[in-house]
Amino acid sequence: MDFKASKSIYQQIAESICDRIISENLQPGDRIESVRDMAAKMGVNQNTILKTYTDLQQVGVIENQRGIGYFVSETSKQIIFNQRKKEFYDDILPEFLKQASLIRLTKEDILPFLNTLNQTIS
Amino acid sequence: MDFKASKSIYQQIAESICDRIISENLQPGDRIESVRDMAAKMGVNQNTILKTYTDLQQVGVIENQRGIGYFVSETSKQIIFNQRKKEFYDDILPEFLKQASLIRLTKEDILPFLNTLNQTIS
Amino acid sequence: MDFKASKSIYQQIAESICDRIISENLQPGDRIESVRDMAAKMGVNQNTILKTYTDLQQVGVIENQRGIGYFVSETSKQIIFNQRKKEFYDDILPEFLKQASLIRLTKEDILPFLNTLNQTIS
Amino acid sequence: MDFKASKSIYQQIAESICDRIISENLQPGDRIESVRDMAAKMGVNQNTILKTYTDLQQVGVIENQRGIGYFVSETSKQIIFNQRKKEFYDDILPEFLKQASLIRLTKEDILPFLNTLNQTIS
DNA sequence: GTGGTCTAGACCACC
DNA sequence: GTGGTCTAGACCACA
Repeated sequence: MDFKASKSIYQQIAESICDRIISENLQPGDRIESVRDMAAKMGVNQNTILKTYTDLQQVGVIENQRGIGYFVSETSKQIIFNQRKKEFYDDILPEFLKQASLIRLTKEDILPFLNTLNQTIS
Repeated sequence: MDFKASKSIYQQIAESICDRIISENLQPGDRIESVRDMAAKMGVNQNTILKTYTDLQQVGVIENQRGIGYFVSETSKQIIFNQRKKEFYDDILPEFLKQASLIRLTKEDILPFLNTLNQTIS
Repeated sequence: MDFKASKSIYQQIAESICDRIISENLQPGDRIESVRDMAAKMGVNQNTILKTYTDLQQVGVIENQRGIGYFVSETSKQIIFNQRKKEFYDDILPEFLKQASLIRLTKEDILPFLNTLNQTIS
Repeated sequence: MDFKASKSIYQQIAESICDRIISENLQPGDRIESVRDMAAKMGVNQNTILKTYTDLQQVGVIENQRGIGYFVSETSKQIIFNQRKKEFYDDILPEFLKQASLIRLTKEDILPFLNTLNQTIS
């Protein structure tokens, strides 16, 4: 994982964790890497990871068991789903349509790209 | 215009100016609002507008005639078009597809939204 | 302000800010000290203050205007009031009664202490 | 027993044991659960219970007979009583009054709650 | 071992 | 000037 400039590191890591949960590579109840381990794995400072984890905890995606570690919450998938859906319909889709329109794209221009969506997810 | 947290103010203003140019509400040769006027209109600091204008000037979208003001350049439309296209295919479209896929949307879910694209633009 | 061991510094500072708001020494719309100034004033690190401020922002007590500073939100008083009330009736009062009961205190033992409550607040 | 975030687990368990002693459900001379049993009963690590017991032993509330177990000391009730009284007048009562004052409660608001104190304790 | 707090200091984008 | 990110490292309480 290499960090592009656009988003802060701790946000990118949070997003990648959410991606793992929503794509079911990480299940509710699973323990996630300890702060130290994740920091080493990602090559960043422990504080950066801690920021990621406390942020995710605050929205209810992960939970902390004192002295043991962070665990994926039971409600995590639903929380992420709702948040992503809202973001998609409120921000991403409108922006997508606006930009497509401004560069004069038609429905037919876009259609081919949508075919990737109907593939079954491994 | 109210400013979202995601993008910086000067960028949002720059984008809105580009939008006006690309949708032909602002023509090459037109003079744009003075720094002072724009700042008042937007309710922001003049330095912020100055940053917007110098950025737009640097990419060749507007030109400065000293003591007179800023003017939309002849090449502005083409410049914006190219930049927007690149941005669309490099960033917006891939992100759009990724997010749509993660929330399990299918081609059929998206299709209805694309109909707005084929309407003639006012 | 000297920091006792029981609560973390950033929480104590957050609490003191909330106290100032709820006792109306700090009004909605007021700008609070900059991160640097508050850090200097309190004799702590800037990061500690930043933690305080972002926490308060997250619950909606203060708001951030980019590049300018943090401001007391319009809803701050109500938010703090609700939170304090909940805390009082859910935690403080029951604990108070439980402990008073365990050390065999009667209504008459407590009564005198309550007289301080009916004084007008300056 | 479920553990709130505010206090550490070993402290909460210690407190619950003291509660049992002070309310005379546990008498001087009684043997308390073994570390192993208590850990199982509470669903926590044995080290946590050990910490609880050694702490209680240090203040003289329980005593250890090597190879046999932990026993409630003769002086336990008095020790707990004194400590609780100090805590009540130094911490709980002042905090109680401060918070009650900040949310604008009057003597009359509090009075009804005090009636529970004069009931004979079972 | 676990998370959490705090410091000191650097560096950044933004207003 | 403002906030915000990140690092390196120390130290702590807790399980």
